[in-house]
Amino acid sequence: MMQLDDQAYARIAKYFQLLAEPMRLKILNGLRDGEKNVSELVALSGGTQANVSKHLTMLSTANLIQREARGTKAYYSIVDQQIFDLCGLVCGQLAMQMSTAAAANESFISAMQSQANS
Amino acid sequence: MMQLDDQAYARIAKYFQLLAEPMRLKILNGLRDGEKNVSELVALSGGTQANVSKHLTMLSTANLIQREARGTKAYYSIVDQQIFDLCGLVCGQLAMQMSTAAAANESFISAMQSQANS
DNA sequence: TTTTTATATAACTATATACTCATGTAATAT
DNA sequence: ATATTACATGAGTATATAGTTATATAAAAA
Repeated sequence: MMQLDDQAYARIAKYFQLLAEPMRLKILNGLRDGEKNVSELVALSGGTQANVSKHLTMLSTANLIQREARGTKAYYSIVDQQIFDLCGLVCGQLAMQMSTAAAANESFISAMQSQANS
Repeated sequence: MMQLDDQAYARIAKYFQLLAEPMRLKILNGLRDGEKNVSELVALSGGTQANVSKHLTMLSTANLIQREARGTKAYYSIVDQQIFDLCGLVCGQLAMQMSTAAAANESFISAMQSQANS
C-alpha cells in the first residue's frame, strides 16, 4: 500500500472537492469544446453572473482553467483536457452502479412474480 | 459537447464529494491491499472509532466499499478497484502542477539572479 | 466625459458536513 | 446471567461553502 502523508491526502481531497459541485462540473463541461467568456457560461449554466464568476475564480485559482481578458470580456479555457478522463471514469462507475441496481431490481421483480405464482 | 441534465451533474458531484475528504481517502487507501475491520482502520487512520465508523457507513452506502460482519467484527473491502484509477489520475495532475510550479519557481529565481548580475 | 457593458468581489445567509462525546446494540467470553 | 469487545448511531457544535444582493472596477462606446 502506498504511504501518503496527511498533506498529500489533504491536497487530493481539495482537488476532488473542486469537482464535487454540480455548477462547476457544468462549467467545466461547457468549456469542453473550447474557451468561453463569462456571459456565455452564465447563459449556458443558468446560474447568476456573480455565482458563475465565483466558481470560475475558484477553478482558475486551482489552475484547472485559465483566464484571458480580451477587452471587457474574460475568456476561460481548460488547462488540461485530462480532467475529463476523471469525469469519464466517474460516469462509468455510476453507469455500472445503475445497471447493477437495475439488474437487482429486475431479479427482485421476477422473484416477486414467482412468489405470486406459487 | 455532451449534454447532461441537472440530476446527472448532481450525481457525479456527489460521487466526487465522497472522495473529497482526507480521512475517507486514507481509509480507501488502507483497503487497497484487501479487507480490513474497523479497529484496524481506526489504528491505521489515526481517527476516532466513531468518526471512522461514520465514514465507513458513508462509503458503504454509496457502494464504494462493502461490509461483511464476522463475529463482532465488521470487515470492509473495496467494491471496484477502479476507484484507485481516479486517485491515480488526480495524483498525476497534482504532480504535474507541482513540477510546473517548481519550474516556474526556478525560472523566477534565475531571472532574479540575472537581474542581480546586471 | 458620461454611460454602458462585462466581470469581480464584499457582506451576508442558509445549509451541509466533519467531528466529538455519549450511548445503543449485538456477538462473544467469563 | 453478566461482562466485555467491536461497532454503529444520535445529539450537539463548529466550520466550510454555495448562493444572493449590492457594489466595485475596468474597458469600450456614445
